[in-house]
Amino acid sequence: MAERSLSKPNDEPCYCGLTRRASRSLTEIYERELAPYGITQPQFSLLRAASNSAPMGITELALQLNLDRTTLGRNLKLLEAQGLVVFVANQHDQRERLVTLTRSGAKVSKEALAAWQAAQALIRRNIGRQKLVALEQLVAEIDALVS
Amino acid sequence: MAERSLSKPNDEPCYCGLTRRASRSLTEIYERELAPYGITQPQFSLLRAASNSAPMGITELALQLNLDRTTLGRNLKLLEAQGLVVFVANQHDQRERLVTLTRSGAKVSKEALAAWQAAQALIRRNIGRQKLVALEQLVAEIDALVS
DNA sequence: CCATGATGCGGGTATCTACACGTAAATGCC
DNA sequence: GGCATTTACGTGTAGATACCCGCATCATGG
Repeated sequence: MAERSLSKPNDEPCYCGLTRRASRSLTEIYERELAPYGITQPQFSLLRAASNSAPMGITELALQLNLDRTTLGRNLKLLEAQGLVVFVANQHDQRERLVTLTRSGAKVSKEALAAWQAAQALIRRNIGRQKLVALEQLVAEIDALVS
Repeated sequence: MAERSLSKPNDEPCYCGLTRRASRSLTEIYERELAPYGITQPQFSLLRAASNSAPMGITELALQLNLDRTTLGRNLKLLEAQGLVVFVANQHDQRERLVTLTRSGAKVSKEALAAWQAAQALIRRNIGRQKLVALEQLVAEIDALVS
């Protein structure tokens, strides 16, 4: 009964390594499409998140994206340098800076949407909706483990 | 029939964003366990890969891990600085440097294995084997799209 | 009103990742 | 054998990510 563990000690796949690997592959696919718009996949995700809700503080947005606050801050700074987002002061709290899309940011986000949809369609076509729904649920369960 | 797309234009989840998010969460979980051994999850993956096969060149190992060659080179350099791996010249090809675990590298890899297994068990316990097998297959299909 | 703690944020540092470019060695073709 | 091509690798640059530490502002108890 110990034979199995003796002959194949560590062939169990690392779930973390698998997922990191998948994220690298998917990022490559998505960024091939997004390249013409001069933004990366994480940047597109940020623009999308910012455009789909009322202006939010960095900490709040980071919580929603399950991203480190300082990471998000630095990523947003790059978008600010490109003129795609601006930080608006919160009148009721001097500490908070509300992330807001500029007109240019909204434009890029809107245009790049087609590229993103192309990548989404490619994945759906090759993987299938059913597995992708399962992926969505799986990620939710994984996220729940760290919250 | 256009109503659905009008009322919910873009609520489709980004498969790339989902996967990147999952990789962040999982990395956090694994690195909590690995921290006492002074290595990160990617570093542990590298040690594991290097110890599970004959010495390999950087390009070959990068191909196997689906990692950019230069990325792998830099990651290995950090392990070299920690004395966990060394580069051995290939007698038949002066260009190639064969990645080899040091005694210390093998020791750390072996000791950290328990930490990794704890993380693996945590995930298995909370997610379930069936979904993890599905994940494994899904990642293989995604990888196939970029090869 | 003021001291204390909580909150929002930035900077320093470090690792992971990839692309563009350049160099040296091996290979192959004539 | 000699030269073009391919192969293996490094460096420069840049973005994504997270931890630690410090600062300014807000909220609260006395």
